[in-house]
Formats: sequence, C-alpha cells, structure tokens
Amino acid sequence: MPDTITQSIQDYLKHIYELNEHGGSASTNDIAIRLNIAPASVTGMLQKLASATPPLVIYKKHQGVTLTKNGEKAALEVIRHHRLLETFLVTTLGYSWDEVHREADKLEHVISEDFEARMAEALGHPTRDPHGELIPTADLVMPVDESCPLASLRTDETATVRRVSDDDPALLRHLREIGVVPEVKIVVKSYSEFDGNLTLQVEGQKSNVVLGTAVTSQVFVDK
Amino acid sequence: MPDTITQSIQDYLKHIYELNEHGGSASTNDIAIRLNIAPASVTGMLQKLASATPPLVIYKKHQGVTLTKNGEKAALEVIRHHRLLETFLVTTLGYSWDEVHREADKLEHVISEDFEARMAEALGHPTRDPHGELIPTADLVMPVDESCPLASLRTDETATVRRVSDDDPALLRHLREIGVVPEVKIVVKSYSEFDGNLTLQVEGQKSNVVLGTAVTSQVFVDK
DNA sequence: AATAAAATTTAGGCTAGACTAAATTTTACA
DNA sequence: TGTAAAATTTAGTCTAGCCTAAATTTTATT
Ligand SMILES: [Mn+2]
Ligand SMILES: [Mn+2]
Ligand SMILES: [Mn+2]
Ligand SMILES: [Mn+2]
Repeated sequence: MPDTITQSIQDYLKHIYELNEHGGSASTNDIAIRLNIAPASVTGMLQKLASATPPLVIYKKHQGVTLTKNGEKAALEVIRHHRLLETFLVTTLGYSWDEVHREADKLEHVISEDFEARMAEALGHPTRDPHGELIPTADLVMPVDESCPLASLRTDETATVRRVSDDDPALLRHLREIGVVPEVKIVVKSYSEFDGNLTLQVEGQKSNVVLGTAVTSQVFVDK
Repeated sequence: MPDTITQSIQDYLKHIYELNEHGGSASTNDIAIRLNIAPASVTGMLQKLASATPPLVIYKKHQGVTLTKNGEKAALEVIRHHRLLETFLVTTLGYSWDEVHREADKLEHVISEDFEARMAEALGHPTRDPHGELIPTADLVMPVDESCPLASLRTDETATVRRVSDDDPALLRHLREIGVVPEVKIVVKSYSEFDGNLTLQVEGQKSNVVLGTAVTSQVFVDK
C-alpha cells in the first residue's frame, strides 16, 4: 500500500472498481465525471496511484486504468463499508433507501474496522444492501452476482427481484411505491416489442404495472 | 461563517471551547498539545480564524483566543455530534464507554444534520452522553452543569454521580468496575485529611471503596 | 530590576489535491 | 485516409494545513 490511502484515493479506487465491473478499463473522463473533478486532475492522480508502492492501478497513457490486486482490496474495503452502512442506516435509524447514499458516501471513509465488524454482527452478517447490491465479505471477496436485467425477460417468465440501481433517488422512490424491491417475485404478463415495455404482476400488489426500458434496465432479477 | 468550516477548523473550535470552559482564553500551547500540532501551526490557524468573516475567535498576540458567538455555535455543533454519537454507539452497537471516544472523534465531522436528528430521536433526546457530559441542545445551547468534584465532599455527605472525565480509557474501565458511573448514588463514609482519600459506599456495590484524589478529582457529582 | 526560561510568532518550506489553459493523442467519420 | 472532434496529458498555479528553525515576547526567579 502507499504510505496512506486518503479519503480521496479511496473514492478514486471505489469508482474505478465500479467502472471496471462493466467491461475493461476505466477512462480518465468517466472517472472525472463520477468524481466531479477536472480530467486533468484525474490524470495526475492516476499517475500517482500507478507509481505508488505497491501500485494500486495499472495505467497506460490514453488507455485508462485497471485496479491491481492491492487496489481492488482497498476498493472492496470501502465498498463493504458503504453497503454495510446503508443497511445499518436503514434498519437502525429509519432512513429510506433513497436517502442513505449520500450519508454512507462520507461515513465510509472514517469508520473503524471495529465499527464495520459491529455493524455486520448487529445486522446478522447481511449479504446485500438495501438496494440489493452484494456486500463484499469481511475478507474482501465480492460475491458473484448472477442476476440479469429485468428488461431481458419476456412474456410468462417469472423472476425474483434482486437488485435495483441506486443512482437515482427519484427512481428508487418510484420503485418503492410500485413494490418493486429486492426479494419480491414478479411475473411478466406481456412484452411489447415496439417500445420494450413490460407488463408485470408484482407480488403483493393489487394491479399490474407497465414499465419502460428506462426502468427495467435498472432492475436486476434472478430467474 | 468563513467559506467553509473544515474538519480541521472544527477540531480547533471544539478544543478551544473546552479550554475556554475552565477559565479565560485558550493558549497557543494548550491548543497545540490537545491537537498534537506544532505551536507555530496553531498560531497560523488562530490568525486565520480571527480574520475570517465573520471572525470565529478573538485573538490578541501572545494572549490566546476566545470564541466569538459564531465560533461557539460551530463548536457546539461539533460537540453535540460527538456526544450524541458516543451515546448512540454505546446503546446501539454495544461499544463500552472507553471505546467510543476515538470513533466519535472522526464521525463528528461527517454526519449530516439529518443523521444528528435521527440519533437524537432514536435515543429519546438524551441530555447527557455515556460519561455524563451534557449534550448541547438542538438549537446549540449548552445546558448548565452544576456538579462539583467528588474530591470536594466530606464525611457523611451524600451525592449522585453525574459525570466522569473521559480523557483516560483505563480510568473509565476502573470506574466501571467499581460501579462509579453516572446516576449512581454514593455516601462518603470517611475522609483522610492527609492524602485526601475518600472512603465511599457506592450504590449497588457490596463493599466500600477507597479512592485517591487522582480519581476523585475526575468524578463530578450533584449533592 | 535583570536575566533565564517558557511561550509565542515569524519566516520559509513542503505535500496533497485540486484548477485552467494549452498541447498532444486518439477516435470517429466523411 | 485525411481531418475534425473528443479525450487525454502536460505545464503551470493555487489553497489548506501542516512542518522546522530562528526571532521575539512574556513570565518567572532571583
Ligand atoms: Mn465517498
Ligand atoms: Mn447502494
Ligand atoms: Mn475530531
Ligand atoms: Mn465524551
């Protein structure tokens, strides 16, 4: 590890991890957008992370970065903190799932390993956060996610909601209202090949609901 | 307020508040010791805080600083966070009262006002933290503490423990063991004028205990 | 009141992590 | 396949907050 993994570095690593998840390397621009920082500043940091001892990222000019094993461990540590915190805030302080993100984004950098362990214990060692995202294990292994986008289902298919994208609080509130939350079962009543709309029967809901791809691409299910 | 009250500034203000509590102004050296920072660095920060708009401290060369009204509000905000956090960590995550301090010292700077409000609500709007220290109110007023040092009691006096100094974890563990914790009643069975020792009968304890001034000066009671 | 010690300030310097503007490289597409 | 747009890097700055060493002021003690 470099001498110190600052809060700023933790945020870089976390976002690089998430960008790496969906395909290859994380580009300077993508990182800059997610961190709300000028691209030139990102370049500087990437060079620093790449020449740290040991290196936290693999960086080739103009080709973005990938995490090294060390970088990934550091990223998973932060992600575990974040997701445990979200779970903790929802269950013990009554936060709703669209409110926790900002709070966890700051707390994730300052809690101790003891705090992390106490939360995990108090919550019964959960494997998913309130949005259904997988929580890395205490020894920093990310479980495999086998869910697929709700948008990929077709008429008569049945599935269980596992995870919803937590990017957009408004979308989260909407999903909460229509009952599309993790662990709920759904049945696809019909599919429109024109607009991709899905008509769904949602467990526990009186009437069916029709969702467009803007929504169904953000919800992930296990068949 | 200055443009931003950073974490560093928050810590300065908090410690200046505590130094101001017991007598006049906070000296450069005292602040430096408490913050573990070189005195020269403290001078620089004090000058900055004094010339902020509005000023957060009143500073005269070589004479230390006092908080302005604005500085005091900012300090009380941090202290409220700290003491609510200590209470919260003890009651919801099972921390012992000698473990909470370090954790709260970091968290106090990053929690939101919403988090503060939710903690206060969940805890039933407590007025004291686990060590018995008074918690500033939501509108940032510090309640008046009327307790006096246990060391000032004499034979046959009766009192209720209100507060113990939280500086020393080892002392806290000792006090916990002998049952000297907030809200417990005590009776002074005898006083030694030679060494200042007090023999105490502690509510809920089988046998009496003898405490020296090193301990009794750190425990505060209401008669 | 003189002087030694302690406290404090000044001066100069450093690092982390951001920024803008300009230069360069890559990519897209005509 | 050349050129324009987009992405990225370089170069030069800036601020916050710390440091050490040296100078100065205050205080304590004779
Ligand atoms: Mn963060
Ligand atoms: Mn999440
Ligand atoms: Mn602090
Ligand atoms: Mn305390």
